[in-house]
Amino acid sequence: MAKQKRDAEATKAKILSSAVTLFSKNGFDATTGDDIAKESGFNKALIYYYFKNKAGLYEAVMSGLFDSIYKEVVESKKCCDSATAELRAFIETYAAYAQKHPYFPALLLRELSDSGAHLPEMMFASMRRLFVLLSEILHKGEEEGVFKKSIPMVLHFMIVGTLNLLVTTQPLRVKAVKEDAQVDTCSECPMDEIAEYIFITIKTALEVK
Amino acid sequence: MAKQKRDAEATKAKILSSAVTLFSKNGFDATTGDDIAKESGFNKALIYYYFKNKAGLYEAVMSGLFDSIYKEVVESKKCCDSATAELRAFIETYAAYAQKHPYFPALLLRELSDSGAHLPEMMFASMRRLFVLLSEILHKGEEEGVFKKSIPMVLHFMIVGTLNLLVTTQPLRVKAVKEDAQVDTCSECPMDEIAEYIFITIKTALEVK
DNA sequence: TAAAATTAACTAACTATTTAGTTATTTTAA
DNA sequence: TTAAAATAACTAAATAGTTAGTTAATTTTA
Repeated sequence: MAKQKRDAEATKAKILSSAVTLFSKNGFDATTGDDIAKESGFNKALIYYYFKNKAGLYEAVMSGLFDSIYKEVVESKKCCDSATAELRAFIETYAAYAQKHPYFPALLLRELSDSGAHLPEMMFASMRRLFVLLSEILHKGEEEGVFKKSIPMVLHFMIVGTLNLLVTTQPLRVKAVKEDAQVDTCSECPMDEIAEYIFITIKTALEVK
Repeated sequence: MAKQKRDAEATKAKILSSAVTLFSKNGFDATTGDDIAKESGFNKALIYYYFKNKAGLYEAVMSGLFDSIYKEVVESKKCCDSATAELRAFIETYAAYAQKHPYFPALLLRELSDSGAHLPEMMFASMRRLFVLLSEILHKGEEEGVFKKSIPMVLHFMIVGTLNLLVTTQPLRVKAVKEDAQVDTCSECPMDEIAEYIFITIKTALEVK
């Protein structure tokens, strides 16, 4: 592929990735079209050329993120047979994704913080799909006779809520520990150990004794 | 106390309560000074007269909320002797507060979604105090020999993260169920039952067998 | 004790700035 | 040479914050 001076796809991708960076750092409102233009190195008008408007660009950003996390979770599920192993994979995959793309939890929390008022249909559907996935795992566990009856929605939020908060508060927790070493904010905990701990906690609670 | 035509304290309180309503419904950016003026029935300039600026008003709003939830949790703890009972009280009280003031989780999530970048010192301290409270309960449980060693930070987020998400997504979960009755989003679950379920889940995981 | 002076509470209207979105124009690759 | 890609410069609307002035309450003074 020859290096082109002009490459519409590359330009569009660059604007998109700049938007991901800025939206996640500052949110929708506090990110201006001029910011995105400057960050991407292209003219602001191209936002409107490639994406209808600012909201359209935002939606494209979110769609991309939701799509990729959903795909990763679906993919990870394939590797396992038992419900217990699937549950572990679900938690591990979400944790790994959240750590790799720390802006995702930030954007998700911001989106949810207005009760999904502006949540486009596509994002809403993506979130639901992820929950359905966990519900299926829990249901399978019940049929296998290894899991108790549970409230899937609560367990879902226990997993993603905890991981989202841990990722977004990482800088805060580091700060807290510096100010007062007494309080252990788990600021050094590796994400995979946290994921394992969450898994064990939920598994223990689910186990039929 | 005679009814006054002018009452600085009452005016300030009215502006503050209007700000709580609007900030929680629409967030910081989407709430304008004119909105607050209209809602409160007072002139916009009074925001600057009583609270330095818009950010100052926002900070006053958040400080009030954090203060009151902390007080309620501290109060609830007094009623119990065992660590297990204190843990239940912690979860129940937070849940009740979140349900009574559903804007609180929304504001908290929004605040955290920029990693506490704008989180004033006071809010930061309040959040930490709440966590210290839970840490103490868990530590007490260990000493009583009823709780295993745990990662308090993760359990803290399991509690508050789950409850915050359940409250903020309530409208979304109702919507999801209307669109597809197959998926059970716990949209009708009473908050006290959810709190109890979270308590049982964590207690089970903590129990020394 | 009642008018005058002073301060606190409050308002209407304005300004300065930001920013989403547009348009007219130029560049460049095919 | 033409259509797509890109830009510079613009407009219109929104809004945070200011200012100059008004009204109500409190204090002072004659």
